[in-house]
Amino acid sequence: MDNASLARTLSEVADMLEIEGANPFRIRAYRNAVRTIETQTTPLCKWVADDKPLTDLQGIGKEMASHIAEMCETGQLTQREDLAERIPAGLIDVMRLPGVGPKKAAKLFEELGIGTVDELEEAAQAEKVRELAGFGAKSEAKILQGIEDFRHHTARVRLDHADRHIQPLLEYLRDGGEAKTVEVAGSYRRRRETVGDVDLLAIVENPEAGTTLMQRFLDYPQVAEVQMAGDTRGSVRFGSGLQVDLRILPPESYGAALVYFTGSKEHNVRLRQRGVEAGLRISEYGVFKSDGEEADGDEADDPTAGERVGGADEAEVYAAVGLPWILPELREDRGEITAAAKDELPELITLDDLRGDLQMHSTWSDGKTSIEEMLVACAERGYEYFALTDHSKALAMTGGLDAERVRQQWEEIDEVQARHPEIRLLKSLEVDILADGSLDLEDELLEKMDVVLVSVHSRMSLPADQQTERILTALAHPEVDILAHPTGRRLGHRKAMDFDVDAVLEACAEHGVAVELNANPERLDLKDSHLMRARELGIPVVISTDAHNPRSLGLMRYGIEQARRAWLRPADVLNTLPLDEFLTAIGHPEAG
DNA sequence: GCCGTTTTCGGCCCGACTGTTTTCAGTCG
Repeated sequence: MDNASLARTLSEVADMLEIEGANPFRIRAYRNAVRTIETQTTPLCKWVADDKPLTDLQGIGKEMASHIAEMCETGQLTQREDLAERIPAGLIDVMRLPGVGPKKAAKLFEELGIGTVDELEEAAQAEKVRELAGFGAKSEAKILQGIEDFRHHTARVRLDHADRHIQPLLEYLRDGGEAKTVEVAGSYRRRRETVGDVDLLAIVENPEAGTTLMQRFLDYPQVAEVQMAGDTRGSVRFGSGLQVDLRILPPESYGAALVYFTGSKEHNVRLRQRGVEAGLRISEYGVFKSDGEEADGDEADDPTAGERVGGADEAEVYAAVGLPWILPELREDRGEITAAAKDELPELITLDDLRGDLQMHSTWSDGKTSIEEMLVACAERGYEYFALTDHSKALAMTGGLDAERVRQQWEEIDEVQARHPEIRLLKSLEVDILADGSLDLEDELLEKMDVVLVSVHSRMSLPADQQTERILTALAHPEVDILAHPTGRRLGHRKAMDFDVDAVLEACAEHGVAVELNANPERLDLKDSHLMRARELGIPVVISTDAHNPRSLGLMRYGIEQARRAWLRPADVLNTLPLDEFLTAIGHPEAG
């Protein structure tokens, strides 16, 4: 059983316990365990097989360890099966509907026998739901709307698409002049690969300006639906489906609010726990001394009660709990708070560290521009070198190159290179890994390449064991330097191929093959958590755009962002090296 | 259910908004 399945099963147990009204802290313990499991890069069933104690992990105690062991050994969990006899699995989907939580789901089940979303829809249409205590006509309508959305299941938005919506909105809000500052927080600021909703944060000097700003927000032409509108918090949906939330706060809360709304939720929880240990209460309003004695009456309701010790900027909030400021990209509760406490936060890679781009295409295969145009564009970006990696012949529809055309292309490369000494053009190819793991080009030519990229473009739905075997075979080929877009995923279009990522990464380490981080925002492959595993294994990473035209060379920043999320430093990335060191690192030192 | 340089028991993060409530529970992030 893989970690994702372990996490899913325990998450279902947590959901069902919640519907049963179990102890909330017990439920939280399950959810904490799920998070821990999800962030592990090695399969926990391997730990079980190796007798490595699972209780070493944060949030895994005796009980969770035995649950995990049971799942690894039997493929199921008795506790889950027991719960499933009492609680229909469909009720978990019901609980996911907006406005419906565990309590209401339980009520729907007990009073109306509703166990699935379909049954709920029927009952709501028959106006039976509004008759229950705690429900009304409005909540009934909201449920029906929620079911419709659930069916269309509004997906997360790619980061580059979110960029296109957010920049004009920011300008619009800033132009009004009511706000001192308007910033984007949330997963967008942390640069997660996709964004579920956009969290905007505005600072105003007085409540009147806040009211005007909120109205301005609700009036934005893209707004299709207002979901919530209070004095300090509004929530809307754009026609495109993108959900946008706006929070309005006073200046003294700026830093605390930015921390709070940037998240991640797990990072914040960890931060507030640290606050509690230091006798502090951290909220979006600031950092306050907690009085110790029980506040009563009005004081208990005032979020700004107690002595304010910080919150005007982010550094103050972190300083209050004895930490240096932490970069947004790292705020995922993946050890950044511990590292910050020890002053061991990494110096992350930046765009300026890169000296080359190692995957791009020209009109020789499916690119849109000539070799020379790509060269000029790369030189303009200040690169010292780049690799031209047109497709090999197996990708016939892209005009992939066979041995004969490779030789012809080399002639053109030599001519172009002779005219442009300002940048080094590396001879390369994105060679297809065929279904049996062999490579789509003769060894004689592979040996003469400066860099050999390999990747899978066909038979992507092979069974996991065959897919793994196929990639392992290719990696064992002595001429292979880089495994490009290793999982083959395309966000919103195609899931990652099913194979043993960990085994492939270990093989990369063994054979000295680098893994690519494909910077195209549709791919971002490898993803951050896998890159963290690569870093642990000491596997070098290359970050490349896979550009098919000069403009796409600019997508590199999306790759850098994900690399930063994976804690990569310049030393972890091969294309930060000067040309000679780069060629030596991939085992192709230049003569002389 | 997990956890502990104050604790092996008694804690466990914080606040806003909505709908259905006459004072608040449930949900959400």
